[in-house]
Amino acid sequence: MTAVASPVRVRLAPSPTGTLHIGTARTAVFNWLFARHCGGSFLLRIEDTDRERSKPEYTANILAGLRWLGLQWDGEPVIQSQRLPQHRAAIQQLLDGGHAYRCYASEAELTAMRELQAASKQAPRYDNRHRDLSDEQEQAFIAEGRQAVVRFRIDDDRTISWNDLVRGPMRWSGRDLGGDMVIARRAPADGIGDPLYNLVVVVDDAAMAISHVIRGEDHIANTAKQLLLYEALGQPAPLFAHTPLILNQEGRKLSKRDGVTSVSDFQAMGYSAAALTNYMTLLGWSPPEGMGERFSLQQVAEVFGFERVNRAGARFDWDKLNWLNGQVLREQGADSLRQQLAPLWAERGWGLEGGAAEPGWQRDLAELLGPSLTLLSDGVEQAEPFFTTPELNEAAASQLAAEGARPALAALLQLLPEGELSAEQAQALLGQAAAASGVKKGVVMKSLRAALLGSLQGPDLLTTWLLLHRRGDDRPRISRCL
RNA sequence: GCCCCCAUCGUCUAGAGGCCUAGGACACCUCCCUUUCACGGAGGCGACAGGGGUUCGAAUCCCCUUGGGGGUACCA
Repeated sequence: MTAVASPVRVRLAPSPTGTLHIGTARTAVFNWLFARHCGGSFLLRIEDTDRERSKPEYTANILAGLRWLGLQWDGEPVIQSQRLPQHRAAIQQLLDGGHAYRCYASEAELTAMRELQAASKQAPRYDNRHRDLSDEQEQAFIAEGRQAVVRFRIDDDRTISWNDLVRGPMRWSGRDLGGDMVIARRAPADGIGDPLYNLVVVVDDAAMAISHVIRGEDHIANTAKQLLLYEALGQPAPLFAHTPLILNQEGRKLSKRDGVTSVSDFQAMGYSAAALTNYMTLLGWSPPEGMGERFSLQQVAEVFGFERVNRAGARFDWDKLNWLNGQVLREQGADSLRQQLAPLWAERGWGLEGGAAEPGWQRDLAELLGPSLTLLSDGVEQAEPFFTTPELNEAAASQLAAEGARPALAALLQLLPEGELSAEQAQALLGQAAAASGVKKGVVMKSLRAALLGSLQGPDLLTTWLLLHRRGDDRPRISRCL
């Protein structure tokens, strides 16, 4: 064996029968990381051969999702349905070479066959009944008007083996592959029907000169079938890496029915691409010692390899994703946060005029809110009482009803200057108001918080007050409570 | 049913025979910071599925059991 230094070319091959699923996205992440690590190419192929279920809007969703995640692909996406002639030619080649044949078995016959197998506790499989039809038999079927699928021969005594980049040596017996496999759908006996998945994948991966196929472990059995196809087609096979699956809370393969599983859903919920890709990477891959768990895709690309890809499936955990998202939000700084939040605020009609429209004021609000955010959308919810005067909640109302609370606020109002207010002044005012009304400073603070935000909980009081004061909105909020 | 894969704290994981009285992260609990909440800081709780081997020595290697997952289409 001569080692040929072939370029690394990997691909993501989503089928546009749904939105970009988190599992597909994670596969994309691994492919992207490996390509970047090796200085290779990351290609995209849209597998739209299932004409019934494929929809252009799904293709658009998938492309948009990948871009949003920062997983830019190289070149133009290959559209599988446009390669029909090549797929047909490959099938013809297999037919001509005796690797494939036409099977005339009807749906009803096959169903009967499987029921029989099930009844005797046999593994369901095609029994290769039409593998060696004589010309006469075949003519008879055609004369009957039967249609035929094309099947690829899979000999029972074949052993297929490969060295999986994640799992190590893999071995599969031909007899466990379910009999001769259909590679083209039913069609009139003289034609070739729509080519099927395993065939088109092999033809296209070969045509695209894919060097490494990186995909979920749910494809392991397909790999055995595809390896046989490479051989019959006379094409060199790529290397394979089967990654563990993302599991739901119950430990099953994550599916659409598990609620939020589309990248576009996460995006809509306010998760950042940085947090999502970080989390997906952590699900099944572990960083080398000392790297920490918060990193960018670029950083991972430096060190990525299959040695650190895990073999067991990983359960999806919202807590960790949330934590990561909070980290991302916090690291970016107040200016950047304000830029992201401002449009969301504007959607609600907030911050469009007056003091609240000042970028500086908004920046300081973003800075104040930053530490308490998990999702970007929290920055909308928590900003609301700053833009609009909130109702008092129960706790706030009872605080204001407490002994000395209103007199303290009245005293504070008396002392409140019209113009600028510094942190030191504000602090001093709190003390003076307390002294003037004969209550503890804590009472003034709690009451002020209640009046200002309508709640006893919230961000730093002094900063909150100063922010509202700059817009002249502290006085009215206090007054309304007296 | 059959085939394949997997198995360390609740979750994600480190660990490639002695460095392990098993390390980290999230979650949870306590304390500190803060006259609130959050952030941040310091601690704490918490796991090698079970049984046999191999070895001076096993979380690490082998076998069995158990458990879990994936696949088994004229979907991809």
